Amino acid sequence: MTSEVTTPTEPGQTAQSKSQRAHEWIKERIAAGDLAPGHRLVLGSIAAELDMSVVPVREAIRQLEAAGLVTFERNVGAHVAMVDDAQYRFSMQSLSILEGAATALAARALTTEDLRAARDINDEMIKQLDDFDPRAFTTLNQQFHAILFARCANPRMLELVNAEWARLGHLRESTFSFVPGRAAESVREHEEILACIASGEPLGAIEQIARRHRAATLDAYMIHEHPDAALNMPAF
Amino acid sequence: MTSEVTTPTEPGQTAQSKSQRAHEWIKERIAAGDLAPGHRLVLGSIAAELDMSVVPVREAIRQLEAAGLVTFERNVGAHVAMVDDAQYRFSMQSLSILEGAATALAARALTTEDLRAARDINDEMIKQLDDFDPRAFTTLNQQFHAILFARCANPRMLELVNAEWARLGHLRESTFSFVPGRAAESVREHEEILACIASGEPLGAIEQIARRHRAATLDAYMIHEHPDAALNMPAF
DNA sequence: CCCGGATAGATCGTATACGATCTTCACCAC
DNA sequence: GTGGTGAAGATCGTATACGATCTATCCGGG
Repeated sequence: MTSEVTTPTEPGQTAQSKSQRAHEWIKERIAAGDLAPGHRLVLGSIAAELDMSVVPVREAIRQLEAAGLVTFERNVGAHVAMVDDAQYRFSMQSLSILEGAATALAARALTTEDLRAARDINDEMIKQLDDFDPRAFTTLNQQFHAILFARCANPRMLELVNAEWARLGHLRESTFSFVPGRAAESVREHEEILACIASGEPLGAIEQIARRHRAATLDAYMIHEHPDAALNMPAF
Repeated sequence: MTSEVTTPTEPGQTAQSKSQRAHEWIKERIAAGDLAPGHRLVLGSIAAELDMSVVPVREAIRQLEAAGLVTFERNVGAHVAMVDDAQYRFSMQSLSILEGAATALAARALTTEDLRAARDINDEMIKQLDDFDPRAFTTLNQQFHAILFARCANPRMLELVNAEWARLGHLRESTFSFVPGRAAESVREHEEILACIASGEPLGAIEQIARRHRAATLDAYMIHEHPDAALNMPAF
């Protein structure tokens, strides 16, 4: 009792459990691309690496399984979720719908400062077009859309969007890095979206433009990867 | 080896782990309403009830937490997730968007038989309007929409819809049971949706009608529960 | 009467242990 | 060479044990 301070490091930040630490560690590793899709996750190894027993690691993996980031088979083990082209397509289409709606639901709440910040980021993206680095470009792209979403009137929609992006993991950048020319198109569409929001277009129109922006990225990717395959997705 | 058959009960159905059993048990109990929102989930008690130790129960609860059905606080315990009015509103709006899109993405693949089956269910709902039982009505409503979704070209969208409904748990029926007159309106809108699909309207039109169908339910609920509060949700 | 502090009980968090299951690979019959 | 068989090793699944933390209750001081 004497002079116990327990060094709370940060007031209001209770020490997180080991299972939480494992959860975040694995999640970050997947997002960073250190753990490629299909990579096997051995409980014991992860436990050893994080200096804990397997029980918290199991919990973490169960959570990640529920979120769709890893697959888990009884008596076989866990693997980083594979995202094949079909799943990628479906996730991206879902995202186009969710992001379109989220953008519309945020449009009326965006301030002049928000719009300028978004425009600044887009300008930076334009500058980088010549010396193209997929990773840096993708980061800016995330920031751009993050600003547009931030004031979304529906926080649950944001959660859904973020969860879906987490599922796609390190594939974030593939859409830009694999499809030449798409980046230039993308920043043009960004300008269009900003103009639409600034001029107070109807929410339905904003939703459509934002949706098509993401859908176009998906189309470009699909056409680039599978020039022969028909896009079995209804024009939407 | 002799004559070991291991009685595989069902070929292709491997014995499920205890954690899976716990997961399903809790999930069903929540969906059935046996475990009300806010109800405390004591690991030891559940473990005793299911005749297992706490470890699998913890895993199950972590999964349910990731799915949003349960909240979990370190050193405090788990509770069935509370869905306050704000969250309910946000989830329902998200659902209106997801379901609208899912309906449109399924429209072109629906067969004549599908449409007739949906119509039959809706007719049954109309019959039940006089002798209204929220639970039975809700079941039929689920079946109706399940048929419309079943052929959705995007399975991921269906997963998102189902996950969101699971989050709302036993509140499924509140939308009908609490808002007098909404049921009658709802079945009329069902007929509209069917007509739209049958006559080959553009997907965008189908999406809008399906979205408004769900959004109208939400509005009715909000107006009924909070006649004074402004609906802070953009008309969409 | 109200309030701060101590104590007991309940519950959570994780390590360890051990049986169950799967995977691998060497080996042998054909 | 091919395919089946068996054993060894790796890994998973869960029970048990015990320390850590929270909650509720009781008590003495103000």
